[in-house]
Amino acid sequence: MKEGPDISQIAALIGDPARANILTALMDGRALTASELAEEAGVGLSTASGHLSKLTDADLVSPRKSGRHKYFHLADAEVAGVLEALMGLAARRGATRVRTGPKDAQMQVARVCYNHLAGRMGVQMYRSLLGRDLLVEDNENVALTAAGRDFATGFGIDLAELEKGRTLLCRTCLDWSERRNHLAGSLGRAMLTRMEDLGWMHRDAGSRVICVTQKGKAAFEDMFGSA
Amino acid sequence: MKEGPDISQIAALIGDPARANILTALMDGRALTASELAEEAGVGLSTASGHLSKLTDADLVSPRKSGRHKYFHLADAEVAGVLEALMGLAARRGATRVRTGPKDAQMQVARVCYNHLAGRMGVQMYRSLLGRDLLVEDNENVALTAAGRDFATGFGIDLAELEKGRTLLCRTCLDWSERRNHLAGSLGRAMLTRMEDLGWMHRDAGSRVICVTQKGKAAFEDMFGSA
DNA sequence: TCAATACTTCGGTTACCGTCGAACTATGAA
DNA sequence: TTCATAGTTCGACGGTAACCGAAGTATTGA
Repeated sequence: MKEGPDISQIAALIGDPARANILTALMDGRALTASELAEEAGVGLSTASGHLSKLTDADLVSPRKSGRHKYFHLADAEVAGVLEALMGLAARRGATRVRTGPKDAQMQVARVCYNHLAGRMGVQMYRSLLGRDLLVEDNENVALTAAGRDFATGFGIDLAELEKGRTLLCRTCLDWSERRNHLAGSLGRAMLTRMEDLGWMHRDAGSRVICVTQKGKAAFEDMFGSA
Repeated sequence: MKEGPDISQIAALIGDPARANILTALMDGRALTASELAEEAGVGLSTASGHLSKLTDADLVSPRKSGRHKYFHLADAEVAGVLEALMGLAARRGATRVRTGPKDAQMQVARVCYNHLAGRMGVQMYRSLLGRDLLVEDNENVALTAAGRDFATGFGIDLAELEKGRTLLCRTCLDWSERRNHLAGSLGRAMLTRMEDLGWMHRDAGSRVICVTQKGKAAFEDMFGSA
């Protein structure tokens, strides 16, 4: 009767409010401990522990032990992608969070998606790279051109190092607020890290908001501005 | 505490097995009656009715009354996209359906995704169109080139008519089995319809499988073959 | 070795929600 | 008008799973 993989198990997993909170909290790409996630989800430690083992069993998150702490992070970028897609649906249905604070506006401008830059600035960067032929889209894959490799290296990114890793260098990720692609993959991650190192921006602790400094704003506009 | 739209409501909606079955059944793009969906989901009519009103409230499906029947279909292509994305996750986790019949293999070759061609052949067509510069990807958007418009017209598709509609002409959709893009949007739909009209293929009633005729296999390979 | 912290497991409670059948409404056919 | 079919609403039942606290395990630090 049924065709294709079974959606309901995974959807049900995401469907519990506490677990959804946990997953959302991990969307910033950081690894958090069980206690922190319990706090984030608003449940007791024992409850969170149970949720986390279910999420781990389903391969939505991965644990990493470090001393007496246990850190959890999203299993991979695909999981993050599905979560963003669900946010897209939820946002359009007007099921936005009750509390719409000042952070919501900032989230639209620049936020961290798993581990890369998302929001208006993320999309702007991506479009700029494409427009200047530093990046090309071939099918759903994106890749750096020769000029793009020079650019990245000049920006202070060690491509050879990145390419050693298992994760794809370039990947696209659909932005739930902008409804356009932005750059993911290990390069996306490295770009964000580099911009943080340069003092252009820094992550807001405890949220996914990225705060852009005055200096960063100018430098970013200078490098990726449409003008 | 929480950032972004609330995922859990929508995920919980998809997370119930009966509702997931309903949504999966609607992935072929057809509109089905409440009774048919009840049958498909394996629940009583009253139960299905309850589910359907919840899905309608959440704008995941849309009802259409016709006489004393009430037909339901997926609200839009974005919903279908999220469902496919979830299938992608589920497939990778090995949560494939218990029963793996002969249809599963056929589904990998050619199936209907909402209303367009998906599976190996869908991806092949998409890549072929891109490779011959009939289609270009610009950011996440895809568009027909001038040559592409000629091609589509020559293939018997009335582009002017399609562009009158509200739905985007070209759209990409991520294929859960191939993990590559294929063509969605109103053109994707029209292409499939046209190929059915030409007798190349036809939908298998009661599943998402697309059966390709001998003639169709040759003609498709002739037109979109990589050789 | 003892104490403290981080997490897991267990047991018991509670609440929600999916389920069905039966009664009700609406549309169409005879 | 009467009957039949399609769908909705309601009430009752039952099972699942989320939740907490307490006890148990593991790791670190003194």
